[in-house]
Amino acid sequence: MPTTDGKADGTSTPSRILDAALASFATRGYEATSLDALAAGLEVRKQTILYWFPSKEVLLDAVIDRSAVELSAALEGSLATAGTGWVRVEAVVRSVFRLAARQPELLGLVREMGRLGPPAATRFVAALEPLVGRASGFLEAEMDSGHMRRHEPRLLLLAIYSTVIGMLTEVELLRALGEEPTARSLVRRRAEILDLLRSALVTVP
Amino acid sequence: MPTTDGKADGTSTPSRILDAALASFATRGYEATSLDALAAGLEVRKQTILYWFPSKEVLLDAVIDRSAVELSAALEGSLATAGTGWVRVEAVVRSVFRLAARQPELLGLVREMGRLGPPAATRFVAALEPLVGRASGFLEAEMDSGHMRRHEPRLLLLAIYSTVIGMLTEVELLRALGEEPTARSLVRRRAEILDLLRSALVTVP
DNA sequence: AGATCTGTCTACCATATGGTAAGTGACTAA
DNA sequence: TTAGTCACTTACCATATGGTAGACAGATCT
Repeated sequence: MPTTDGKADGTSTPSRILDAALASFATRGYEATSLDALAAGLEVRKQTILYWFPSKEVLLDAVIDRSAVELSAALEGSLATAGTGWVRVEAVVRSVFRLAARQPELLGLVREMGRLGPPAATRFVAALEPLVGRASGFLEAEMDSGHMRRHEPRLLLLAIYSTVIGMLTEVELLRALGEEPTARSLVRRRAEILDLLRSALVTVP
Repeated sequence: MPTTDGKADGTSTPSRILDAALASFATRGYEATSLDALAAGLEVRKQTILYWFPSKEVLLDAVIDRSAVELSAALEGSLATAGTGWVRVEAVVRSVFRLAARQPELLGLVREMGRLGPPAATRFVAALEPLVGRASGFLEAEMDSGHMRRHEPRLLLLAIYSTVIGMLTEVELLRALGEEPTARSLVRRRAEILDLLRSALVTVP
């Protein structure tokens, strides 16, 4: 596989391929995405895709790697926020929602990862492991210091993760519940989830 | 499509096909499931499947319908439990976990539904609409009577749903967090989620 | 016994898919 | 000038997929 991205300004061919692949993997799913369809959308021949990414699986790996980096960057930033326990949790949740507004495909991919067994999911989770470790450690410390109710840190993390991802990606269900996927609705969902999490986590002295 | 199920004792061919299809749709996903593979697993020719279900899409619809009925039955039962607000919430959550232990594929299908856009997802949600309505109404009544913290009922429902489904179906993530999908782990996750929900929902007078 | 119906099978088929092989034109280095 | 590389293309190919057409054995009905 070629290693340089040419212009590297985000509009290079491999970069555009990654964008399109991410979008399609996140919505249609990996198996349901065909290289032909991808190529057609990019107005490029399928062989161009196979030139940059020698197989569909390699393409998936590339999408995963790039997405994991972006995701990590966005979350590590807000996880480093100063302040007491709850403020930091809130900051992280807010940044995930910001991400969902700007790059919904990224969250969609996260969702999709659960379905793709190893090795794809393993790769993804492994790339995010440091983040998970830090988050878990943070929660534990906050519980030790009495700022938060005591829970199993990693299960708590999973619960928070599931809730946030669900609120952001369950489009069908949302629609059935009368919530159109608008920006206004996103704000309401964020308020709701923060409210829920605060009641569940913060200790009232 | 033929309408009778032959022996109707659960081992009739169409019934076995539905079982296998449900299992595969729930784990591999709909698109990634081929009729050939399905047939091979059943030790039957593909044409037998197409005899009972004239197309793959019809098969999916049949799986959805049957699953929706089973799901509704299981949940309606526990939703009808007597008792104060929290006891009923707990009863429903417990019954979902019981379902997850006995028929994990059913929960997997629920998960998969989110990915399949309309018309499949629509059909599924529509079939479960009465259940959602009842649950939503129940939550609202409990909040009105002051047994529960006030929240947007439908968003609360979505949050609970997401958390429970996530805790039950995020196998990859669980494994990465060091939680093997054993029966013991299931019990721990149930305890954790009930604890979280109680803190979030129940008003402390 | 003969006709009909049921459930399953064998024999195909058109299309789509991921992937290989071999070009082609533009630009670059010697 | 020319040899070579780069980015991308056209031309194929083997396989898998959902689906059609029709045969065949056994049961049921008349």
